[in-house]
Amino acid sequence: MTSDERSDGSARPGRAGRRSGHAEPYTLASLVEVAARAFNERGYDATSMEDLSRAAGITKSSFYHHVSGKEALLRAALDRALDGLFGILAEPGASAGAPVDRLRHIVRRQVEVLATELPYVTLLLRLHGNTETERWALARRREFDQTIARLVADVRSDVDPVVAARLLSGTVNSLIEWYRPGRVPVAELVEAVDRQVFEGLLR
Amino acid sequence: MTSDERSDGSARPGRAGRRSGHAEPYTLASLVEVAARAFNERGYDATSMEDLSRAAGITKSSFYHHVSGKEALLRAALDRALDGLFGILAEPGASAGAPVDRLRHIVRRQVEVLATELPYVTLLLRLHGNTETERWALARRREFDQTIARLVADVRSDVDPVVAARLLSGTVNSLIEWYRPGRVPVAELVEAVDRQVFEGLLR
DNA sequence: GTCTATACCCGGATAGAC
DNA sequence: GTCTATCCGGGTATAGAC
Repeated sequence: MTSDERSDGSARPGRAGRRSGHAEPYTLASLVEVAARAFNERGYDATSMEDLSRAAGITKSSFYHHVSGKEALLRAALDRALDGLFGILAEPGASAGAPVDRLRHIVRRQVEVLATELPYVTLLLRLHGNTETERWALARRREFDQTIARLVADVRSDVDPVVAARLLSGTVNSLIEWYRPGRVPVAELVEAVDRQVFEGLLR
Repeated sequence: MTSDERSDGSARPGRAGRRSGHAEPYTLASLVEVAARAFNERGYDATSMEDLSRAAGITKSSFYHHVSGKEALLRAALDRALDGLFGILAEPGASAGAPVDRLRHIVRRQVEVLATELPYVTLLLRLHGNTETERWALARRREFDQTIARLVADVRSDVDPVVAARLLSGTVNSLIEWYRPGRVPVAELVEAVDRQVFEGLLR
């Protein structure tokens, strides 16, 4: 309900919408962005294709001209989230040096990716596994988590490393529940998570 | 799909189902339990009344004889979750002593409540705010979180207390993503969270 | 209290004109 | 590339017999 609410049939179609200047057509990425935001607001199942098309500024049928279906949008969004996360593991800092340092690097970068790819990662973290697409994404996510879990086991062995790793991932991932871009700078967020995770609430 | 799958019309109705011995009728609480579990598995919107009634071992119509509707089930489940959480704040340990100790008490008890009321709290933490019921529950949840946030501000003032409180709640709440009763004893869970939260990953 | 049958609506997706 | 109109399945919920 941001801009063009059509109270009656007067609002003209076609060139309408939020596009800036250049006659930019609807790209897949732009529609995925719209969809991801809507999915996060109301939940995937509670979001109808009608909702999405209206958010994009066109009718449901026109929307289908650009996108094959609802699940395709979800898949594209999840792809983007997973690419961001696995990209971290491919960085030098994730495989070089002592386990603590590698873990620290990953955690800090993970916070950054969560912040920059917020809507996509949020979607990933709220999956239920109802469709094949969702189960595939969940499996990849588990892969990522297990990489971190192995590192945690190397860092601290006095507590159950499985539990410790879960709590670590939980802390980082919980960002999606409240972080919104703009209010807190990402750099500050990274520092806060780093300190809380590695030092705790007490000094 | 646990027990009585009716391949055809043969499976008899009535006394069928999972009830143990005594002719226990369907209580609201028992149906809410069934519903909460199903909601968490597939998501609230993706769970149909047909799903719920089948999980309860009766038909959809019979199910409606006991429950006024889907949202009533959600409301009852959320009530139970919120009762558990606010019960903590009413305990002596939550208001007596130094801020650190009160915070520690609340966190430890919160872990216990999350573990024992897992399906209900999980539901609460995954709300989207689509209905009036959901928005009401979310408001109460924010109340709870703010009480904790105030305590955190009294404990550690060098980091942004708002961010620190969010991370603390996030860590505790993230339990719902992986904890399942039986595997890890609750007492052990409490210790793990306590150490991770207050001491961090490094000593 | 349980069932079968059904009303009613809304969601995803398609047809086909412009 | 957009629209109107429509199909169809499945969802919540109800009616009413047993």
